[in-house]
Amino acid sequence: MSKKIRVRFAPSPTGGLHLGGVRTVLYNYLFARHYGGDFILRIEDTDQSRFVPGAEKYIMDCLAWCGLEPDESPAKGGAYGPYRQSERKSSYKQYADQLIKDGYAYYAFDTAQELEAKRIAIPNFQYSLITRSAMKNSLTLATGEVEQLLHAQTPHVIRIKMPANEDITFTDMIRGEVTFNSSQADDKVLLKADGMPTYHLAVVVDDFLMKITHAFRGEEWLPSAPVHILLWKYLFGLDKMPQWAHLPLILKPDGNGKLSKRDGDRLGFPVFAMNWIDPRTNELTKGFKELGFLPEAFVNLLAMLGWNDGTEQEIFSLEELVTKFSMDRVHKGGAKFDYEKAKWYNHEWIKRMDAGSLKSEVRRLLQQQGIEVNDDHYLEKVITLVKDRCHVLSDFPQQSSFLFAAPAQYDVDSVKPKWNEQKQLFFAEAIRQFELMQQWDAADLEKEFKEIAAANQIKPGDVLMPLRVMLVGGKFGPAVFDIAALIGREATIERIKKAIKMFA
RNA sequence: GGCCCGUUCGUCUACCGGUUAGGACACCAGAUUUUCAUUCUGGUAAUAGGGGUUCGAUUCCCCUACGGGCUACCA
Repeated sequence: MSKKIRVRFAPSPTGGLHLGGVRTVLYNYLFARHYGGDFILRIEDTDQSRFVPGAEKYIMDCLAWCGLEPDESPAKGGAYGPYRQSERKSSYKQYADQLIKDGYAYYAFDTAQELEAKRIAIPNFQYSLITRSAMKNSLTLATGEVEQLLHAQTPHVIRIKMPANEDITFTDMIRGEVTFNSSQADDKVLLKADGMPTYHLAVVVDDFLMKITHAFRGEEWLPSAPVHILLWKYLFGLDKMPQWAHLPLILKPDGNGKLSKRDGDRLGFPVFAMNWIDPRTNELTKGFKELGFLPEAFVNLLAMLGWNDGTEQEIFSLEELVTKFSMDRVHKGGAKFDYEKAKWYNHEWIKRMDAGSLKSEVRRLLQQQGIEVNDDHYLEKVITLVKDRCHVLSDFPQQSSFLFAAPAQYDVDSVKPKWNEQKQLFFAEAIRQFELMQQWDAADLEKEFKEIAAANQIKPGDVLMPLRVMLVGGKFGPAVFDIAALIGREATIERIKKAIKMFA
């Protein structure tokens, strides 16, 4: 008779989706799928001032890229909509009013200036059970005066009235029992002067109305958990409260602290899932996708940053993660992000992918470099030949451009000093023999090449490097004869002829 | 400052009272590849400190240190 599991991810559309955010979604998703539950996406956009146009769509795009499609979302809808907090505005006030009626909350009329003055006058000022008696609120003002202020539509907020010296305990799925004392917490604003709820009220009300059973969020939310617990207790009953899981943070690779988007620029790696251009500043923050990461690898590496299955396996597909995910193996401590290891995951995934599934993305990247690919079959052969050498997808153009067109530049310096007439004659002979060859494959080519070398009393090693530079343009790339075999007899001979002139 | 959370190689981590403390990334060395990369083999490298509990603590408890988070009419 256990009720269906419903897990929600509730981002605020204020910018790009960073690593920590994606990992939170991922664990939400894995947990929901593991138990056959629903994964819900709710947008928390109650703060108009921080709302960034386009951010919601961006979040959806990132989830789609990662393969983490929600069952219910603003775009898709669902039985518990709307899925945007700004569209649920009307439902929050009644709960705030209910709290006031029951004596768990109160009106506060203090202006921003008055609060600011307090903060300056009193160090570490908190609006709490010890200071609220000196403030302008419905606890200190006469009933008539409060009514008058409300009637005059004086700007006001509704604050929770934290009880004195009450231990608030709850069981976190990751951390076990966590206890706070209510006296330590301040009287958080629940309903803002503009009528919008704060996160604290909204998250509780929405989770209740959407029948959420499990809630995952970052560890930075742990200190505000007691407020949420109290709201659940006052409003809906603790028995209906979702189970909480506070995920450890993803830290900067150097030094300490939470990983931020600045760190990416500073240390040269992406921190967002996909490129994000802030419409207000036009500032671009690079994404894993655009830097050549496979979504499979991205999901894999994020999953392992704070979880493992207890074996030594490190490469997991999303399906595998779903079946093997378990809450009790999620770590408590934060993890520093290591870009080198991230690239290793991607390399592993590229090696594992077959050429066919890499095709469209590689074609796109080649296109960006001005290389049009028409022959699908040829492209697959190219990918098969070079994929083991690519750590990110964007390595492909560099590793394979010479397989589509003659090199634009030649590393002449590494050949010319040792170039002589004997070598020139050798290549002239090689061209003649190549033209006569019956078969054109790597093995035959190598055999033929070595025979010509022997006949000309030249060491194969002395002409192998020149041949490579002739075909590739530089000292890199896969085995030379594989390259010659792939680009074909005509192109091979043509490139040799062209290069001979250059080396002379 | 207060409150909360955390602490195993440089990094990600395994061990859930008894192990020569294992793996991966990175690094170093060797082999393969007549290029570069890949690949393979090997190596360096860790339980923050102090008290308990216990026959025995990386593991359980306490204290200290260190790190992190929160302390908005932001989420």
